[in-house]
Amino acid sequence: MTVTPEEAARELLEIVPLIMRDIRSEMRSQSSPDLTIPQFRALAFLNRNEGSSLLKVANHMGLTPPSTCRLMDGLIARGMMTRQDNPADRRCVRLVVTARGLAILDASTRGTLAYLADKLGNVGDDGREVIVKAMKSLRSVFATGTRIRAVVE
Amino acid sequence: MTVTPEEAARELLEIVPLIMRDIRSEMRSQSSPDLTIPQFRALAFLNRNEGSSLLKVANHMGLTPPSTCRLMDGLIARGMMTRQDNPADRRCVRLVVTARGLAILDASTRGTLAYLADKLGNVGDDGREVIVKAMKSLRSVFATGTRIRAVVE
DNA sequence: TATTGTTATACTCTATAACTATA
DNA sequence: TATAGTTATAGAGTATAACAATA
Repeated sequence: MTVTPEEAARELLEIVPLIMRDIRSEMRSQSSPDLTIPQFRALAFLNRNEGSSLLKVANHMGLTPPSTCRLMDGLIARGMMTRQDNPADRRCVRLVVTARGLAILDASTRGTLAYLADKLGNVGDDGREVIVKAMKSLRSVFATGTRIRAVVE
Repeated sequence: MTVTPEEAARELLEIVPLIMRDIRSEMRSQSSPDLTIPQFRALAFLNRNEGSSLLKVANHMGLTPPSTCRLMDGLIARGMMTRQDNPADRRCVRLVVTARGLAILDASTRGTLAYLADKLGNVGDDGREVIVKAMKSLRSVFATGTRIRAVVE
């Protein structure tokens, strides 16, 4: 079976928003109403990269600095993150996840993964194998984040 | 290779938002700045289902009726859609895509698909085959839309 | 009374433009 | 002057609650 890029694109454009909607709706309701997807992604990144600057986060997420700043505002207002001084370069902030933020991130991760895993239990082992392979291909194509302002990280 | 539902879930939760961000950013910038993703999806649905009621659209999109109403407001304000009376049941509206809406939908579809197809040209035929297979599996799991208010369609 | 849709209100996400502080 | 971050402003997406019109 030969698949043209156009066919694959069509599938992607139809299915990916569906999955996204489902994940969002799960995160919003029920088990883990604490985080939106951007908040979740920011927390996860900062948990892996403690003390990153605002631009690093913006960079990683493909957002503009003001958008990222607002996102941080929200997380900080709800006690999941702090801004700390960076003595080495006082223009930069060090963004650090709080214990509370980590706990919420953990709970949300667990809840969402359990939800998805439950659904993926229905596609069979073959289906999951294909899905994982596809995600690896897609990562190679979509992982190169948009670079805003700073090209170097 | 055996893949647990948890592993597949983890991949999905990492990659799908990446793709989504990319699609969104493409739609916002460059070639097709005319539609957001929800607007695009609503137009596409109504193009396939002319004269659907608000609840049918809400249903399909997994949105609440007020959210959908707002979405329609935006499309109507920009001349891409009209609300028409439904003589059969005057509580219902008939949502109809205008010629202008159709033209914009077409252009946006073409632009976004071309963008995605270009990216998917880099994964090779095997990669695309796996991707299409994965999307078919995922559709079967995520296609069952959330039913809000109306369970029957 | 039940159904369809809308308005009121309130968040979050996101952007561009203009600004401040530091280098 | 260049870089990091913020504030100002604006529009879209989304929800819940309350309401109007029709069945």
